[in-house]
Amino acid sequence: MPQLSSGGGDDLGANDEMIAFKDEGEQEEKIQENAFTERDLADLKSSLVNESESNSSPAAAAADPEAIRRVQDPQRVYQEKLPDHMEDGIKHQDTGMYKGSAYSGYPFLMLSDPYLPNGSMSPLSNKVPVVQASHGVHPLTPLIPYSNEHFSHGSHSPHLPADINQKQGVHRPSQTSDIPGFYSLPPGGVGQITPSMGWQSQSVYPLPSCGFRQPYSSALSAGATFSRFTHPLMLSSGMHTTGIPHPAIVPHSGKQEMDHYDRSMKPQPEPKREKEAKKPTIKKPLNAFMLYMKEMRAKVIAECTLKESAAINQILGRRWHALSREEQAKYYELARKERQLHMQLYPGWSARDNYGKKKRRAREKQQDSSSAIEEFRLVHPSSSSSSTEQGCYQHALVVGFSERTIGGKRSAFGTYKEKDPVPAQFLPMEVL
DNA sequence: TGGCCTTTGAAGGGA
DNA sequence: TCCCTTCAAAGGCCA
Repeated sequence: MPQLSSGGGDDLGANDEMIAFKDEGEQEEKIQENAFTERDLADLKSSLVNESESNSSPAAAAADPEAIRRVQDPQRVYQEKLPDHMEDGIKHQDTGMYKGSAYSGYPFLMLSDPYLPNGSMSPLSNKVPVVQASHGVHPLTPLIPYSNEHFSHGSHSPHLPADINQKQGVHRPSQTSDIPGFYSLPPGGVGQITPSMGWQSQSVYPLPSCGFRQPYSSALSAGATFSRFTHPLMLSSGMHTTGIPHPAIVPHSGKQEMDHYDRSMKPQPEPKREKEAKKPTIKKPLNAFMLYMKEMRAKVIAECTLKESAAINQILGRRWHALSREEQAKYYELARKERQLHMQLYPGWSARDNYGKKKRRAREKQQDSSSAIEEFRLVHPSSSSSSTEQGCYQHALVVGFSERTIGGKRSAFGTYKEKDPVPAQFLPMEVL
């Protein structure tokens, strides 16, 4: 996958070059079948970015006064219905560093899809209402393609049998009445929220098609400076500064290491237990593939009667490569929006904040990897250092690990057991 | 109970 | 700039 912007930009696609099971000839077939070249995809992504910039202009907004009205109405209703304590919270944000709600990022991102010229809606955004107020869904939902039709684009997905998309009974856990966010909401998240405060709440989020919009706050532009999570509200039980919970904020579950939050939180004289309960974790925004997995996992489970995520992810990984570039671009676009939204909601957040919990495990694996290479060296004494690693690489390929798994983060060749390949019947036709 | 497995992509840091 | 590491989701499995 070619890189689009070297300027640390907001590129749509992945940075890495696609490694797509060349041993199976899949990639070659894809290249032949696809009219899109790598360059085409890069152009497509670039155009998406450019269109984003151009369509977020006031001129584009002026072109659709009706859209503006739709924007303002729900916002007004929202403010009218806002509970007093919520208003206080928001008023509080109007001063100082929290000038403007961090949620103003939503309106910016939820304008009718800015990635098509003339304010027209992209196939994606056309399929994905900005906010499905009538269903009371998460404000992030516009970015969440949980409904099949969001991506069916008028036709079946090429990676699924035709009947799959038509099945109504396919289990779609993320699309139920539960929070349909990209981020898993903890049990205490929405559940502890009064009905008017939940993501699903229509009263608090009277968000018709245009969604929860407010004028984009320049205070949230890239130049805005925020300290890290200095607002206690933002750190409380998945609540944002507005008091509105965000699925990216996950209370301490015991799995998460939250020490890094303590350093940025002002000391609060409150009981220790209560304090611990309020420790949140802000998760990373999901990338394109993660979004795709969320969308397709239930289908694969239903289709293949598999439950083990590792196997499912293997299938999804192959199907991901089998997707057309246009279809992948949809997910890249969603992921890009997701990252934008995340950046606006948590300006000071860094992925590094969540680092640490696997460090020790990684060190152990590295040791295993070193010993595995040494073991290979013993078996192949003539191997030089580089060829030794190459030999391990090839050996691991034979054993059954994918290139990425071997060449990437898990290189403990010698410690892996042979695994069963994904059954052929579970693979998409494109792969077969 | 917690970590592993498995996938791709994004981000951060070191060389 | 390149390379490596870590995390994001998911749920069965295993120690």
